[in-house]
Amino acid sequence: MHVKQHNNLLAFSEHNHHQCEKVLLDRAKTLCDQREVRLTLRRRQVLEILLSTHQPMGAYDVLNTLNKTEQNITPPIVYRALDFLLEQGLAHRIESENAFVPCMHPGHQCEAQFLICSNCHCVAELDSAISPVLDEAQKIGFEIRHAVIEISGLCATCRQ
Amino acid sequence: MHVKQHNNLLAFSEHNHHQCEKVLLDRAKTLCDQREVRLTLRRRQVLEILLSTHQPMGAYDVLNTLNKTEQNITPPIVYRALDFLLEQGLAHRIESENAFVPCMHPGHQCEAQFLICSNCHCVAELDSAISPVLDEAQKIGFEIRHAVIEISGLCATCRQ
DNA sequence: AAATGTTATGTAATAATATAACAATATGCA
DNA sequence: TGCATATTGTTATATTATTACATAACATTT
Repeated sequence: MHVKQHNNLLAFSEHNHHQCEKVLLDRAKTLCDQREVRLTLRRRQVLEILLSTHQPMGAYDVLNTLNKTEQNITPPIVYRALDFLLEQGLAHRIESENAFVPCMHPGHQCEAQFLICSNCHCVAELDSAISPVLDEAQKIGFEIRHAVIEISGLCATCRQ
Repeated sequence: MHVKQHNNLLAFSEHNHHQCEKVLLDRAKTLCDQREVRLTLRRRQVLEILLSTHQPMGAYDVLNTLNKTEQNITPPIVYRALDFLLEQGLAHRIESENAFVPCMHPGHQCEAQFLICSNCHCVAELDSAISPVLDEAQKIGFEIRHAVIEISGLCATCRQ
């Protein structure tokens, strides 16, 4: 399995998840080193929690999970770690769920789009981007800063 | 001005807003009659408040506005009216803002996409739909139920 | 190592958004 | 009218997120 080459649909496929987590955590470390930002204990813990599943987690899910091994984890601690991960492109916020997923290809520039299965609640991250909507925007002189593209429905497995 | 023909970019254009509101409120009445659902006082009041601007309004913005003329309007009252409007396609929820806008072409089937100006906070509703993301979804057997497409940036006016 | 500035975390309180549960009222219709 | 259903009113609370300020960790200079 070549996790680095295309992990777009990983969430909907059988895969070695332990390796999936490991590769992305290592990649996060490398990127933070390169950028001279610190992947501190708390930030790494939150990233690890996000990486543990392909289902989006709410901030309070993360908080409760973290509180199983740590003490007195409060909302600001979690939200600050999440903000860091979002800034560094190591995680994404799923607006339509008020929840967070780890980025499946950190370091890539283009913005992500998400396919969200309503049944298994897994989220696949695409990076193909570019749609007629964006063309339309350009045509009318709208300068795009950020695109939220979240498609929900049923993944191939759950349709069966 | 032909509100009915293309009000996609109305939000970013000078227009007779009084007429814009009136046309859409009348259209809502007609649609509700056709569908044999009731556009009650509360529902109409909430729709009117949404129609008063092209900026998305939070539920509590609506609540505070409504409480200026009414008494004891509470969150459930507002959320229920909003739910009704969403169900009937008379309003949309902007997920990335936890806020609501009136639908600019109610009765049309296809899902909307939004251009949100970060400066003037106006929202334009496109209905052109269909993007490579949707194609991609289909290709991998993902059955689309709902698409959240919210593009934020600067509208032509605010870029200047 | 001490002093300093900066970054990150801890802590308490609260704001903002949304829903649950049940009571009362209004509406449509037999 | 009386019944069933839909809608609204009311109270309480759940969920998500932020503010404000205190403390601690880290990095650099001395």
